[in-house]
Amino acid sequence: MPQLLDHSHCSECAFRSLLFEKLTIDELLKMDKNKVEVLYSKGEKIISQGEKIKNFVYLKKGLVKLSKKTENGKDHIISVAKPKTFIGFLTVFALDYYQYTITALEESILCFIDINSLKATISENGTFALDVLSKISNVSDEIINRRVDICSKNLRGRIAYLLLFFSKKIYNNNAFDLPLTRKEFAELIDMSTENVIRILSEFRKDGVISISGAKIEILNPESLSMIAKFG
Amino acid sequence: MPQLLDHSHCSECAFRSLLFEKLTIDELLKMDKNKVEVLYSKGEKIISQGEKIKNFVYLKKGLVKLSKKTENGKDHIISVAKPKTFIGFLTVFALDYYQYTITALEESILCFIDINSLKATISENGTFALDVLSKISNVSDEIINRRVDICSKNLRGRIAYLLLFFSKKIYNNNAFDLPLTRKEFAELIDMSTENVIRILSEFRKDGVISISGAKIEILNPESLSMIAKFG
DNA sequence: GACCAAATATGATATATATCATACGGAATT
DNA sequence: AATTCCGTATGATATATATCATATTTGGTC
Repeated sequence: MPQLLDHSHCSECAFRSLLFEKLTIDELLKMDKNKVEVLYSKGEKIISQGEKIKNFVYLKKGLVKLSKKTENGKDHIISVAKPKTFIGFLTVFALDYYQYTITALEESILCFIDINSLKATISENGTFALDVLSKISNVSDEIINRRVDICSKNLRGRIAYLLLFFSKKIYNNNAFDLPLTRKEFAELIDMSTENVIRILSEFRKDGVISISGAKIEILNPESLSMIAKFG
Repeated sequence: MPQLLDHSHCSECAFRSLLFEKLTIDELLKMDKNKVEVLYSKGEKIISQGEKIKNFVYLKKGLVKLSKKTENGKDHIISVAKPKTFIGFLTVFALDYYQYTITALEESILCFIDINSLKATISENGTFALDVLSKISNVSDEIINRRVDICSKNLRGRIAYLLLFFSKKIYNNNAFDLPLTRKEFAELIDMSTENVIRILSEFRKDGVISISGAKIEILNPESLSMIAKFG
């Protein structure tokens, strides 16, 4: 079950600089009153597709996935996000209902900020507004670019690309625990689960990576980069 | 060659309500001083990938495509946009250089607004800032959703989906001139040119559409919708 | 520890898609 | 009018990918 955490103060938040550095102390205090912080354990659903948007959601700690059901009923993972990547920006300023489901991939702390109070602050503080604009642009651009990249590659290229994504963008390490099952991995890059498993095995046999369960280590990043680029 | 048009006034612009309805007359006058309007004919390049961002670009009339080169050197079309869809929003608030190339698919009129003066207006007018935020969210969301949709379909489904997109979202008509060559069509949905041609022919033989050159008419929208949904 | 369900793994086969080859028509150029 | 180039078109073939079948392992639960 999600756990409501003790009330902490925005002005003392270690993550303040990520989003709220342009706010005054008064504005931060107002923000304080309209937010709650919640702890989710691995696998718990944070937000459901179709739910009414009441909050701007901010990932403070952990890792989440953003997914949606396609027209033909299949699950599709749009993106994986760690703190600082502001996945909560998507949709909330445009629509009234969430288009995506957000699920915790690791133990995560989420900060729920009342959307109306955030909007009020945006309209009162121009510098903050520009800051939010630039961040929302960034998030969207990255997601779009990643999707275009993935679509233009063959299966081996997609797997290599995604392994490098986790290594470089999420964990900053050649060794990491893959936070997704092979099935989820497949849903993220539009391929069959069997082929994800098969190609990971190939990479292992070729000595490019080592695998034991969820533990993955990239042994030959250069080779993996080449595969990601040219298939 | 692109043609500079006579200077028109934002306050009298028929498109004012699309983006600038929240601005005061004074703000509109200021905007006037920092914009130019340019006419491009079909096929002309409007903005090149890598160019320094100086303006916010606004499509007043016509149709454009947004494309980029992928890592392995292939061209890829991200999106096609008509007036009101604000393609210029992408990137400009996040980065200093355009990530995409914008090209006119039909004769088009573009409005170039100095990006710094637009930013100044955003930071001074909170209601306008929220309006811009909501619109930029919308553009990004639609592009992301369309890409996810396309990726999850087989080739027949993709072609059907894209034909319906042009019919419903761009031309509001079952009959239209396809503004893309078959090759560009392929670049938009990640498939080979030959298969685009082949599948269009199949649809024609099945009586779902009629084709003569660029002229396309959707004869059986229901059937095409089914193909788009289930392949 | 026994049991079950789910995840991982691998091979065989069917299917979807890309590639190669070739041809035809139209538009621009000479 | 002949030539070239490009877009469209279609068939034959090769390749990539999905699907189906079947083990094996893993993690959770009683």
